[in-house]
Amino acid sequence: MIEKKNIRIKDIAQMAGVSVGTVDRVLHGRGKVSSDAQQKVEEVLNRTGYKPNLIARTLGSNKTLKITALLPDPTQDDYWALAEAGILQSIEEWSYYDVEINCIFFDLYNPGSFKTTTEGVLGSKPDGILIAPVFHHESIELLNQLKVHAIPYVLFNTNIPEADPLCFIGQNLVQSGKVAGELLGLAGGSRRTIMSLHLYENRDNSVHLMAKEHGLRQYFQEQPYQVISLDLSTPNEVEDHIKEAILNPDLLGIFVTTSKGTYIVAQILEKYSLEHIRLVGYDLLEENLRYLRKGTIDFLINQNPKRMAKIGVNHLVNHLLFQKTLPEKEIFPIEIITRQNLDSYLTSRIH
Amino acid sequence: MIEKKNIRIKDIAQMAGVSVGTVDRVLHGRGKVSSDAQQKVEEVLNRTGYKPNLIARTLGSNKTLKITALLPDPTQDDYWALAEAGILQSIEEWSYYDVEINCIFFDLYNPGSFKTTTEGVLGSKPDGILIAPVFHHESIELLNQLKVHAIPYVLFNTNIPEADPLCFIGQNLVQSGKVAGELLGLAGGSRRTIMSLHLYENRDNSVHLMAKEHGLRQYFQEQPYQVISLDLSTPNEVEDHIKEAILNPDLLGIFVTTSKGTYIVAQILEKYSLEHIRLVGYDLLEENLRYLRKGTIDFLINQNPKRMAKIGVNHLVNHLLFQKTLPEKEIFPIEIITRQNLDSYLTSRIH
DNA sequence: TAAAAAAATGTGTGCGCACACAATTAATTT
DNA sequence: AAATTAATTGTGTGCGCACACATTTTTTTA
Repeated sequence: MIEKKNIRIKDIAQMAGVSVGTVDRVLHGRGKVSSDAQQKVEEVLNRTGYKPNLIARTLGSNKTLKITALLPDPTQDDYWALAEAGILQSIEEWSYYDVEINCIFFDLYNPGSFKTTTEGVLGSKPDGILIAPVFHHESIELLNQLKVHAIPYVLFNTNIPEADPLCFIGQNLVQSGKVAGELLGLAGGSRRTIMSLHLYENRDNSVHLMAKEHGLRQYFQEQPYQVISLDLSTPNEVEDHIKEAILNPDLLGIFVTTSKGTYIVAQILEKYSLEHIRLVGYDLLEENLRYLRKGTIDFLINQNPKRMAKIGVNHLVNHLLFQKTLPEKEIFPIEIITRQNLDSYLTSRIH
Repeated sequence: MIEKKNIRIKDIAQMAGVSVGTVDRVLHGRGKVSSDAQQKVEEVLNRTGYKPNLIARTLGSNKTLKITALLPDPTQDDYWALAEAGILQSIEEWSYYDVEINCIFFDLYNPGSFKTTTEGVLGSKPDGILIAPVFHHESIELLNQLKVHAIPYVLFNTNIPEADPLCFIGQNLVQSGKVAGELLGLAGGSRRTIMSLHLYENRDNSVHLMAKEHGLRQYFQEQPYQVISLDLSTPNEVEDHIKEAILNPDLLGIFVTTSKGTYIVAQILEKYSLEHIRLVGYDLLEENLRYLRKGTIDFLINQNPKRMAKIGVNHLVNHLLFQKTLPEKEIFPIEIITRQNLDSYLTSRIH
């Protein structure tokens, strides 16, 4: 290690022939500065390409950063359990800094519960919030509140563009549908029917499922395949409803647009010994992994809720603590998971 | 923001009834401490779960961290150009800290040039080094030197386990071969011959190519496929040598174990209008992307040299600047890239 | 022109830690 | 028991910055 010789505010001040206070003022635009001084300092600033020492800056402004993450109850759905895992990882990661990260959960099946959390969120007066706005309408209300209180927010999983968040973190759903189509189309053979299946417990995010299906259809547009789709909101009776469709001998494969739906369909396929039917679904839920390993599920598209959540928190901290500029959008790669590369994903720490 | 109330060394000292100096001594094991004081301090330390403020720690020990990255000349091979891009990204990322990151390149085709760099590397007296040890023998020599000088190093891309680096960053090559097999096997049809192709300019890392092939063969072990392999070290005459093999009507697909080789083979397939032959290769080189988009290449396995290099530097900095503990190995996921998910990888910032 | 107000600039302190050094106490030696 | 030496403990300074406050200069008002 050598002694540092980076340019400090002090140096800037000296070069510009003013005091550090004045430099501080032009840097942060606080207080009055004569245009003469302003100019001199700016000149030196530009000339030297001054970069503040973020370490010192953070230490100097002695604050505890408070971040709140608002997402569905992880016990209700494994997908959100993964998201929570990402938050927990973030907490660990920032444990050496003055950052306090809290989670607030709402009921995935009850939009009303989302509204209830609003008070809780605002009450804790966080410096920034990470939100999974699964309930469109209710979210907009909350976001308006946040705007009023000038609390910055990052959205993940579901976008609400008109809310102009600090950053949106998610995946291109249409494109992921196309990837699903590509994977289903890979299989040779003469079968030409593709089924797109929406299994949901709540229809609030049906828009997103439709986006995925749209991608799928777009992929097959110019090809001699027939895409049929089925919407089922009562998972208990799924079997009865799709029995006819899956017994269609022309059926090549099924695309399930929800993570939970994926293993439900796998169960059924297994029951009827229809493992030859291609199955493409979403996310690395424990149950899905089981069927992927057995070969009932052929491909999983990883939306990576864990990393989404983690990066969401990290972005907030980087922005609020280190005033780093964030990208408007952080669109995740569409990861294709197979039997053979699954473990490499599971064991990878960076993931 | 609220006032912080994290436990500081000062607090520990007070609680243990000693001075901060003593606490500092037990924390860093420097200087003598009476067993009495030692015990008291340790008790408080454990009880409170003290975590040092890394920000303050870094600022307090006023040093400039010097990191050197040693890798092949990026102008010689696009693969290494990607690695360099990762380093550059790291430089940008740490530009606000007292970290100085330098790159030293060696000739990819000349082991001797690697040795020459040794002086340069040691001469700059870095605090840590990131190395791509493509030349096994020469690398071991350098690593021994580093050990003598007590300079910690992180290896990436190629492992040398007996050198026990701070951390190794890479991919499971055998497993990536299996993934290749899986992808080749996906195609239906009656063709049953798979070709494994090694195209290299230098045979120093042939071990790694063999590992990939090993994975491929392992995948097809119990299946009615025939795997033939071809080693070619003279890329200029590749075409002549593989012409016979690719014209084999039973040929289902080709697995190319090198990134550069991938597009070379694609060129040939295109020339003979053999696009129906499956082609699986490595890495997102510009040329490979072209053929992937056209469909000549069906799958690319992304070794992600860019992120490997970047994470290598980041790990070094985190360890040396923030004394974070590193994992022994950072094994990257085996990413499957297709025409449809390619753009999602290219545009993703986090990648 | 003096006094008051406003504008501009400068100074000082603390953040939590590392590290050098000073001060104190205990153990040996003479 | 005084003088040395060793062992232990305490204190002070600086890292680069933010931010509060003090000081100086200029402008306005009386």
